[in-house]
Amino acid sequence: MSKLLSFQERRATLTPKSQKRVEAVLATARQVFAEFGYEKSTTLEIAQRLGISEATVFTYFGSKRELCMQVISDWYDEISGELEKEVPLIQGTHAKLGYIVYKHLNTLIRDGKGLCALVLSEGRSPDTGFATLLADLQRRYTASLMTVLSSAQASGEIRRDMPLRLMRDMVYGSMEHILWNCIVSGRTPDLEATAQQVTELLWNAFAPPNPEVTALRRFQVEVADALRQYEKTTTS
Amino acid sequence: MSKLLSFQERRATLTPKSQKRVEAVLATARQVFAEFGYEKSTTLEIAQRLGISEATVFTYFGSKRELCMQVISDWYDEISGELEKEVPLIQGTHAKLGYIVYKHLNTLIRDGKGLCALVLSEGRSPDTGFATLLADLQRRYTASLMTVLSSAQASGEIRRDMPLRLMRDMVYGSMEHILWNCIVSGRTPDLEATAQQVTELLWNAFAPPNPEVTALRRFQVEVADALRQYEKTTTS
Amino acid sequence: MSKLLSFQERRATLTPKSQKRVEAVLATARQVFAEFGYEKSTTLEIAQRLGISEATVFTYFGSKRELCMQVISDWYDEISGELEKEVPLIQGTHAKLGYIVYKHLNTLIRDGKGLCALVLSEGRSPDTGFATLLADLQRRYTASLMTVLSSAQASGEIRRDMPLRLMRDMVYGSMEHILWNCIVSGRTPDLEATAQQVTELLWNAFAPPNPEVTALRRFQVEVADALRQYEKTTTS
Amino acid sequence: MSKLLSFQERRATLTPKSQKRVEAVLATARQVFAEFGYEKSTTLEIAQRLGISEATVFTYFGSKRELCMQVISDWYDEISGELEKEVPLIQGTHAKLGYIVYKHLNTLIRDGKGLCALVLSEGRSPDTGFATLLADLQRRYTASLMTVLSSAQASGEIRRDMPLRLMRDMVYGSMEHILWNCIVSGRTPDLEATAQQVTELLWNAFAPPNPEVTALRRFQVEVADALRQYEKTTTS
DNA sequence: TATGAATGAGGGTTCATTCAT
DNA sequence: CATGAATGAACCCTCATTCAT
Repeated sequence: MSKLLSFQERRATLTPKSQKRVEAVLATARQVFAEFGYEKSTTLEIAQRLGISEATVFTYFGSKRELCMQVISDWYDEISGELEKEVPLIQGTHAKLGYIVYKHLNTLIRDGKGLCALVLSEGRSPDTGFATLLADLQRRYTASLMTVLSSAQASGEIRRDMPLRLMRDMVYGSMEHILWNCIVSGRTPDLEATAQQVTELLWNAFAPPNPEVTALRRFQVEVADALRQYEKTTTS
Repeated sequence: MSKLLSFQERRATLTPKSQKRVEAVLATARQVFAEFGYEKSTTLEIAQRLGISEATVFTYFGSKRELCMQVISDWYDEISGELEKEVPLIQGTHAKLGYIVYKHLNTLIRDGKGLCALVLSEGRSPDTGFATLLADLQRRYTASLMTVLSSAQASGEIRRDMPLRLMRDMVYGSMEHILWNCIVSGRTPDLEATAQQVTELLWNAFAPPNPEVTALRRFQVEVADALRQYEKTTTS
Repeated sequence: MSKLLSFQERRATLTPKSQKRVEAVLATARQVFAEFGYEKSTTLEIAQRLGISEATVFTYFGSKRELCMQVISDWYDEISGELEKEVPLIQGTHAKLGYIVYKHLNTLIRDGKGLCALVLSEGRSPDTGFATLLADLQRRYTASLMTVLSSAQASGEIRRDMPLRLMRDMVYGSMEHILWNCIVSGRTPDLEATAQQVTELLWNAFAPPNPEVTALRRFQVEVADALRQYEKTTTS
Repeated sequence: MSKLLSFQERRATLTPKSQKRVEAVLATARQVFAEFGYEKSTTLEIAQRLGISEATVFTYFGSKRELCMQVISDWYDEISGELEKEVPLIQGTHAKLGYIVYKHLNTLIRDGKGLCALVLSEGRSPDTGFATLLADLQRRYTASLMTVLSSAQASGEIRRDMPLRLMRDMVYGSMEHILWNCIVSGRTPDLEATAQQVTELLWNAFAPPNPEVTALRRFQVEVADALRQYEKTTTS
């Protein structure tokens, strides 16, 4: 759970009118931060999109930084909460993995590279406790996947000779790059198909290694090489 | 090839004294941008580290943005060039993949999350043609890997039922996340070991699926048969 | 009498409930102003200390400035009133002077440099009639001393060759500086001892000059000088 | 000597054009701070009076606070320097005291209550090292008087039964209040006459108390006796 | 060429004050 | 009467950029 007040906690503390404002500001701030990144976003822009004055923003959030942290914190709470609720309902490791992949890809597309870049670029603020907070949020979010992988390792469904950490990075890293390419190229991919393919690749990666296949591949390559070598000799 | 002048092209255009300046500025700017990111870097900081005046920086680079683009462009030229030169010298798909992984991880560690975050956060400037340039640079850099994967697909070493693009994203994405975790946690990993593990996981992910394995088996059997046949003929 | 409504006058005008409020606000405002000075004090701070809203403060006081003036005005009323009541009860010029000195020093310490600095810094507002008001308050407050000194002059107890005004400034100025030094150095002096010493010095200053003593001092200095001169001659 | 660079040190460090600017800014800032006090002064006002942009002010002084400290520091350096140079040239304790009084009064009138109030109101900034700096400056400034009083105590010209500190406060406090009254009343006094009167009062205040007067009398008698003895000898 | 000097254009933040409820 | 809510108006400060020398 994040140290900052969550959606629900704030909701309990404030008057109804304030709640509306706070949530409106958060929603708009999320958009703006996602669109421009932290530095290029201005409190003026946020205020103007809401049709309110800058001062009003500062009535509810002590500083731009605090607002941004709240935005990120809320976002993580949202997606972490969904995952924690839904993943346990799914049967089978493969299916769970597939769901997490799909969900994550979907989230990335929906909220844009924006929030991710925001998180990435703001994650390195040595002075503020931001980095720590972020690490916590991230840990909670990835916990769902970690649980799945951990159980699968225990049951022997996936290989035990690799650190969980590495496998997790492979999952999220792959998807991040996929999204990044979508953004750069401007194309929106077939979400479901892509998710299935990624899941397939990952599943293979995590599968206990098959010595026979490895040997076969090596054999095939060597024969092919030899053949090529021979042909080169004869044709020259 | 990038649209901006490369190292070599600039070198040809300018007087020797100017070259020195330009390169010195670029080197320092790279440090500063990597350390602080684009927004928090200042031309003053760059100038001061060089012991020159801010105005001099602007004598050689029209704007902060242009300077930053050149820095990124040069960086890509460097790492792309190295890869293009070295990868072809390595024998075997698995080894090539391993080398690319190791090299990339190494580069990331060396140049810090800094330049990556820079690229990430500056990649989304709607007005400038930066995004396009970046896509080009990225394409060139990843071309080495693409070539390797493509050949391997052709030879049947790796699966043919997945888009190359996806596999590429898996390679680079995994590594990016690994680095990101190193940064956040503050731990520097054993580079070689990690590279090997990642390569292993990827190699498994890319392994041909069952139908192809069946084909491989048949191939192996046929070759073995042929060989036996041949030996029988000669020994008899 | 000050132009602003005094404690008593306000009390007569308002409902009992309002009185409470007004006085509570004034009391808190006095604390805050004394602690931070005018500019650094905020209406929010005052309201929060009272547990009421800023707007309520403005219900009773038209502006921050007005509130501040009332605070100062009340403060003067208090200390002036006390003085006017108590000084006449004391017998003897020396004792009266001593009491005024002690009382003033005590007041300064108690209410902190705060209110004094407030008065000082706010006394120069060219636009408002604040300066005039302040002069009136000050005049009333110092009237007690002036009366004492005036009578003493009439009776020949203190010298007649100096303007009363000057002597008054000497009294209050000395004390102010003493306090200022206490604050800067952070040390709290022995109030009674200091008051006695100051009174002694002042009493001497105000005493009719003794021609004999003056002449004696001059004589002593001249002889000493001559001696020194002689010694210098002989030793060289 | 103050910790901040003094006039002269800055002059040595900068180019001639910068010197002019720095001094111009300091001069104008002194006026503005003296006129409005710290809080009500704005960097914009200072810049506008100089016909330059606000940014230029910040080119030479890192912050408003730093500028203000420099202003105060320079002011003290000026008046302290003058005093240190001139006081030793004057003969006689009474004359020295008179000069210091006159000079101080003159300074206060010239530079206005402004800078004094500035010093007073800014002297209580707990966080910055301002209070410390100020104490140093003040100590240096009052050192001239302290030396005079100390010597006079040693020679028996002024009373030994009072702390120097108290006498010093009496001197400066009296003058401060005199000025304060001039300002409030709007009248400019006859400087020389006032200075003489104040000096006279102080001189009286500092006069040795009775026991010491008795000693003086005895001394005078003995000297007189000695002289008479001597004359008798020579004339006989 | 190199730079000292200057600045325009904001940006975040504060706070006394207003007003409808 | 009390206040929650909103804001206009400043203010301090930053920095990329220009230009005369």
